[in-house]
Amino acid sequence: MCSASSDLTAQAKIRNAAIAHFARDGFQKTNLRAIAATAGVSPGLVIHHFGSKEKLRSVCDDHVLRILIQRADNARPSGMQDLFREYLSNPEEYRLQVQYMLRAIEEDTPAAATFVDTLVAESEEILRAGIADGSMRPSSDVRALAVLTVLNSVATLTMPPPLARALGYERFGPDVLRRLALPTLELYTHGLFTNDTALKAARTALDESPQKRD
Amino acid sequence: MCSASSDLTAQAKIRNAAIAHFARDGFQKTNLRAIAATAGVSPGLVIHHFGSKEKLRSVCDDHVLRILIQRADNARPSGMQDLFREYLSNPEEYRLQVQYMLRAIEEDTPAAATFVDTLVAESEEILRAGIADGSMRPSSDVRALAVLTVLNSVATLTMPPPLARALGYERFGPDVLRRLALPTLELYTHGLFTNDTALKAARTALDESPQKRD
DNA sequence: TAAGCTCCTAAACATGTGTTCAGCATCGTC
DNA sequence: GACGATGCTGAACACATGTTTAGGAGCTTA
Repeated sequence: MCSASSDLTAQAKIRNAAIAHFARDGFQKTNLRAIAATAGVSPGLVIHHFGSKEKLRSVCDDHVLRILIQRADNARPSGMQDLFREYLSNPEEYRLQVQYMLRAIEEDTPAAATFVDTLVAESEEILRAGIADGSMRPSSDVRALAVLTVLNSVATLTMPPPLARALGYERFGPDVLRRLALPTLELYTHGLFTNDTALKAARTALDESPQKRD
Repeated sequence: MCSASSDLTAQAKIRNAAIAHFARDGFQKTNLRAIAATAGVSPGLVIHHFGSKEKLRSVCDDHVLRILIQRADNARPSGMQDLFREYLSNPEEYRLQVQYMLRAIEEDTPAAATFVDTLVAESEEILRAGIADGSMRPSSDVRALAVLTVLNSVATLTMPPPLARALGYERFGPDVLRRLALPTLELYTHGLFTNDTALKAARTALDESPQKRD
């Protein structure tokens, strides 16, 4: 934990405070006075340095994005599987940035789009490699499968409280992740259905109505 | 479409307008003036009938919950698979209610908790039945598997825009659902991995550190 | 017709919050 | 030492938004 605030510039202190607040409460619910208070600074200074709340968010976005992307570059070929590992093993700092980015994805910021594109691309690459070396099953739509895996991963990490409580936990956390690990891998290893009637039914259903205008 | 507003009481008009706004924009971003305008009514009347914005939300929650639950009771044994079918086939009305409830889940309202509990319970029931009759594989943790399937279903329906765009669509919609149907069913039928090394690794990893305090 | 009730509106009120502004302190430079 | 630049503060401003309130319109009832 290097939250030594004394040797950071006020700009950096504000940015870090903003990241923490945005990650925990979301952009809209966070007000500048709270950020300023956490940074130990006056509300006016936030605007003075960043121009507006929106520009501050943009700076935070880029900052977190750069950290996450560069981390992903270190531990190639990362993918979202690593996201879980790091989330489980790493101390608070990384978790905060992941949390922040998940919020950004929900709120659809430009940085989130870049991050998601990276995740999907990495995921697709891993899938193609796995299919090539025989460790993974061929898919009728690798791109869609990549999106699906990323979607499910993101969903797990952003699990809404009601679902966490349905498992008996107060809210999402490492415990929930561990609880879901085995069922998830069982699903990815053996599937769920013992026959392919559902799959066949879907294939014929999709063939009959290729795309329905709605 | 029966949005004949003339023969509805003002209370009902306000409630319906609120449901539409909450579903589209979320609770916080929606302001009472917008609801009042959609309902063709003055802002004061909203408070006059419902007491506060929060109480209005509560009424909407219960209203949508009742509709969705009762619909689920008609077409037993529903589960979330039906959620997709209805979402694809049904006209706007039902889609709106589903949208509303998904928002409520994100924002963790009491009605959402009830709805999620119902979904998970139905899901678990279906899984146990499927396992019993041999159409589904046994699981080491049926409850967790039920939560996992609901989670993935909810995630698909609430797909964040960046992920929809990664598939080449402007935003989530029926087209995305159809595109993901096949990969999803392939996953549920055959799994993804061709061997169980990952599963075994997870089993041993979980055995070694049953629960790590963090 | 008058009283009273219900439904409803328009304006005002209160508060939260992003932003601006005038000025103060500190520090480097001539 | 004067002076200007930089970093910063506290108060004020502007606006959005939930809520309150005084009162009006139309209906029922005596």
